[in-house]
Amino acid sequence: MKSSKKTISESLPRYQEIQNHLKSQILSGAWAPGTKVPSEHELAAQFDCARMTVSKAIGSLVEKGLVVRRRRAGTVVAAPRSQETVLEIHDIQAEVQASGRLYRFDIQTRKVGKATREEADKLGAEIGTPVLIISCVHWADTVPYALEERIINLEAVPEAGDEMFLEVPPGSWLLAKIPWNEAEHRIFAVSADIATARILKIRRNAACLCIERRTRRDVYNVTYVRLIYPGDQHVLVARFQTHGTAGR
Amino acid sequence: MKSSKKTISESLPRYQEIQNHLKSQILSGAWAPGTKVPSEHELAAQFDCARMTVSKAIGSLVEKGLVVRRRRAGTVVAAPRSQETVLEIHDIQAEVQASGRLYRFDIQTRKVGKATREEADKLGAEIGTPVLIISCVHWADTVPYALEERIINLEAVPEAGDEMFLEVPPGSWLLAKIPWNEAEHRIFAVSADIATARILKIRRNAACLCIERRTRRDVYNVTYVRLIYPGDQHVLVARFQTHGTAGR
DNA sequence: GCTGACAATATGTCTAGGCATATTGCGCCG
DNA sequence: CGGCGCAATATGCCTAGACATATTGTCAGC
Repeated sequence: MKSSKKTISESLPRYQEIQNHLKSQILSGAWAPGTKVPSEHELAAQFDCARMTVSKAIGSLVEKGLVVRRRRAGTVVAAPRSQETVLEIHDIQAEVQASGRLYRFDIQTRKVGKATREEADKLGAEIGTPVLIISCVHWADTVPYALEERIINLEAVPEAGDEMFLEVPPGSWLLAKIPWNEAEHRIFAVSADIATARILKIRRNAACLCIERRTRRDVYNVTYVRLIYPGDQHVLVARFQTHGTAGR
Repeated sequence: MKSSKKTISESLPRYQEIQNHLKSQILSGAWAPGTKVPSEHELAAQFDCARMTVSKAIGSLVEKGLVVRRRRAGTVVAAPRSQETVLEIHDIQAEVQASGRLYRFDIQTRKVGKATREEADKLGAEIGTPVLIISCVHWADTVPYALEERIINLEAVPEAGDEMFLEVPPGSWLLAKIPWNEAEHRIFAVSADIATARILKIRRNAACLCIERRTRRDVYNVTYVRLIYPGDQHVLVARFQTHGTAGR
């Protein structure tokens, strides 16, 4: 049997064949959540391969959250996750340039200081933490694209204190500089207040999309940013697949 | 050496130990993107285990998008993905009830017909496709929570045509009934028009968060829904982790 | 100096076992 | 009849090899 491997068809590793088989059963709904998946031994016999190969196939499904494995209890089809969506939020500069427009940004204010109560709260740090507070406007051609208000934790990124952000906007600078591993977004609609409306050149009370993001690196909160996109122009697009593409 | 396994410490499988080691190097920035990871053989020697074990550890990192493997070229640290965020959009009923309020919903209009140009467009189907069009209001206690406008493709879900949605709101009904595998969201801010304002009991032009979602099942677009959440009350929360938690 | 052939290398996949461990179900005993 | 303990089971983790395949570097020949 060792040499009969190649005869099956072409390419497509064995473990993926098994994986696809299982996946299709689950995706098609034939195996409802809670259904017991055949044991590794059974599958190994069925697909005529070593148990390890089956195990690898299932292990991957576990990582994708499709099934749950418990010793002795066996493998069961997982309950579908509460709707999780993959949202891509790109770098603003890239976003603007991708749409073929000229990107530019203005630093409006830049201040080094110690975090007030409110700022500490937003950032998720202690009051008095040294911070850099920046407000800046992003432009697409001659149209204001977004208003950014940012708090940078200088304990986490001391070198930001010396950076004037003349060339690179703070967001891109940080992204390139600081590896981070966790971010939390809050997305909601706000009405533009007078100051915002003036800066973004929109009507007062116009609906704006507001994205607040707090970025963590290990235990530190690195930065808090609040992006206000004018009007109903800006659209966040999110795609979602329950279980990834069949082919992977 | 086979029996010395247990002496290391306690629990924590070998492959995960290796994985964590690699992960921490990458997350800490010690290994910048593009850095070559030691070969499987080296790691196997270093951690004193079989190459397969190392392979499993790395394989998992590949699935997480942390590294890229190429034959002969070896394994290299991957470039960080463009910011991808996991957004959880829950079932409205569950969402309201989770906040401890009483959930209720009203069907405002319900109409079976053939898709007009505009409706077909929204749904992503052909003009003339049989559809069920529903508009409904979701309540939290006595406050309007969201306005839902939905188009259901009756070709994909014929049984929806007979459903009156007296007990279960269309969203939950569909979610339970139809397994789906792809969804696309568009999230933006809108100003409430007069009709919307009246229904949601808010000021005209008040900022609202609008979520449009198109749900696919295989080749069919199952449903299109547009949810309008009043004011700046509703907040979408998205969390994100670049590389998963260290422990898992 | 360029190119093609070949060897070295690193991963990709797989095998056929092994022991470890959590869980479950069942049978025995009080 | 109820609770406890044990054996069977299924996964979890691992090994030490094997062959396959892609890629790269090198070297010889033109």
